[in-house]
Amino acid sequence: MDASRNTEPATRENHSTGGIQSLDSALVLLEVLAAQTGPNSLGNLAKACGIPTTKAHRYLSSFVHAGLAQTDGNGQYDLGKGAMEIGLAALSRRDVVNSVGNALSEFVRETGLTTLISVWGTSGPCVVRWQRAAAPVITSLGLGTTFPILTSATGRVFLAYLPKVMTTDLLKAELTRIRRQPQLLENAFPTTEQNPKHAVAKLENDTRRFGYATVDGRFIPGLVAAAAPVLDWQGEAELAVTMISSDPSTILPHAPQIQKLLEFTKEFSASEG
Amino acid sequence: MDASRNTEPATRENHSTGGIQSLDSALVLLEVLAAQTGPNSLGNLAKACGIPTTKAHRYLSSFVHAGLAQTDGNGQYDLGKGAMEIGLAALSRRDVVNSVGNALSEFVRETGLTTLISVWGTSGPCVVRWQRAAAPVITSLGLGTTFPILTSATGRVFLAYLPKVMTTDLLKAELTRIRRQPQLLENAFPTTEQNPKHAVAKLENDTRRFGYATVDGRFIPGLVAAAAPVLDWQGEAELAVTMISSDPSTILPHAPQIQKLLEFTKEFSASEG
DNA sequence: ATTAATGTTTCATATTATGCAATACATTTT
DNA sequence: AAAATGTATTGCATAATATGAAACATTAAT
Repeated sequence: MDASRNTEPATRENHSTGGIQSLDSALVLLEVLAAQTGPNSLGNLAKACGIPTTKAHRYLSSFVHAGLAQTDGNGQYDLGKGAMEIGLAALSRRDVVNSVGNALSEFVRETGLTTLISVWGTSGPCVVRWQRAAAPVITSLGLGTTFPILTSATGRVFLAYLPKVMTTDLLKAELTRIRRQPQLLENAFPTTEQNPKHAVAKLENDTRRFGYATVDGRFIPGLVAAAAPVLDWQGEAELAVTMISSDPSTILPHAPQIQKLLEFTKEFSASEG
Repeated sequence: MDASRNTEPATRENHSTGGIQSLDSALVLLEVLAAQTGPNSLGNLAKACGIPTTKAHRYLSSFVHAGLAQTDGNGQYDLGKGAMEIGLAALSRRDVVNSVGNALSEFVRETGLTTLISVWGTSGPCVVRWQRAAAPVITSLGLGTTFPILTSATGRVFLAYLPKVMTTDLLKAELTRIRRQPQLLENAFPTTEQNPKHAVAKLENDTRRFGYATVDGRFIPGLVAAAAPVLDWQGEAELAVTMISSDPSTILPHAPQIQKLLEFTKEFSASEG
């Protein structure tokens, strides 16, 4: 074969990666095809890759056969339906809610605790996925439930890991609502602050410092919860993972469940807290 | 080489298409990779294609090199960023998605509701475009999010306007998942059906009869949605347009937003429902 | 009609994909 | 801790098959 024209360097490189040369070459064509703004002719595509038309033709035949490309029958090639499907599969797997959601059952099996995933909605944290454990604690919690921002572990996570602008309105509303019950602001790291604003600030700091938030049985008597954020690359909370239990010992700082929760959320985070 | 085991028939077929055998083989692997629900091991992928692991490994190396696949370094392979880009490229060639997408901002301005466009992917409805309104309801809903088929308005549209074969698998999976919460099957046109299968059938009928699907805030507090299909000439859903709101009154049958939604989707449909 | 231009197929050649076997690596079991 | 198991990865000889040039087919233009 005459490799003098263009395949020489590519061949070298690819060989070092342990891949397959013809496949590498074909994938370049696929990329070129994707880079096009619309259907294009065989010749143009071949030229764009620097490969002979005969080669391009055979590659395209295979792509068409696999549904990745399609031809209108008159020598105009374009991406096919299969390309879209593969792309959609890739898209949906990059989605954090889905990835975390898929891993959720495994996590619940490990910890033995009912766990839920929330994202930030207009009226606070909104449950989008949840998975009950073998021994469920509560039943009246469904998809779409919204939590308070100050008195739920989930809410506190968003409070600490979301830009202020997104939370201030709700925060204000909630502060007036619980003015009479300042003890609700306490958590596993109790505060003696009397000034609500300071207490909230301390709450946020604690959450960020430890990387998670908790509530003991004061909000919902007999129920405890711990929540940690999954962060995007900006360090903002994309979602919160919350474990619920009736056993206060499961949310103590060195409880194995807490460790698991932190490992779990870190695994899906794009950045460190 | 020993081609006696499995490549024989494939070889014949491919040869007749004028393609390239190794490429055909590799593309099967790519499809298998896309069909997975998440990252998977080399061995499993190879088994699923019926090719030796050594072959799969070299193919995957090339895919990784091209960015179509990625590995976490410990033998877990998954689709990569490049796959997403190719998919988005394929998507942008589809006229409907583009036309609807371009008209989206105008629509959002008129209705005042956050709106998104989804198409049917292998793992359910997949968000491909979206436009938030002045007061967004949910923030961490991004490109690539997939919706459940029974408990989301978007999913219900595809359920009603897509051939059964495309939805049965996912439907079955989801039915078992929500068996314990039959009330999730209700919608704006409440059902008294106890048998899940009948309830689903009624759901489909209602959707087709009214031309759109909803989820109200009864069991998903704080979040309502309405979705309508854009149909191709066969009457199948090419995509779904979904409005999201926190105000239940916006998805009532004669709410102006619903009317606008139906007009909007009809405008881009090739056929009547 | 004749020509030009492009896509498709044929064919001999040797490049390069292949399967086997050996190796490296991690994880689990004793 | 050490062995054992289950992985992924890499060398290597062999021949299967990808390859480019050229012939052929098919359309578009003159």
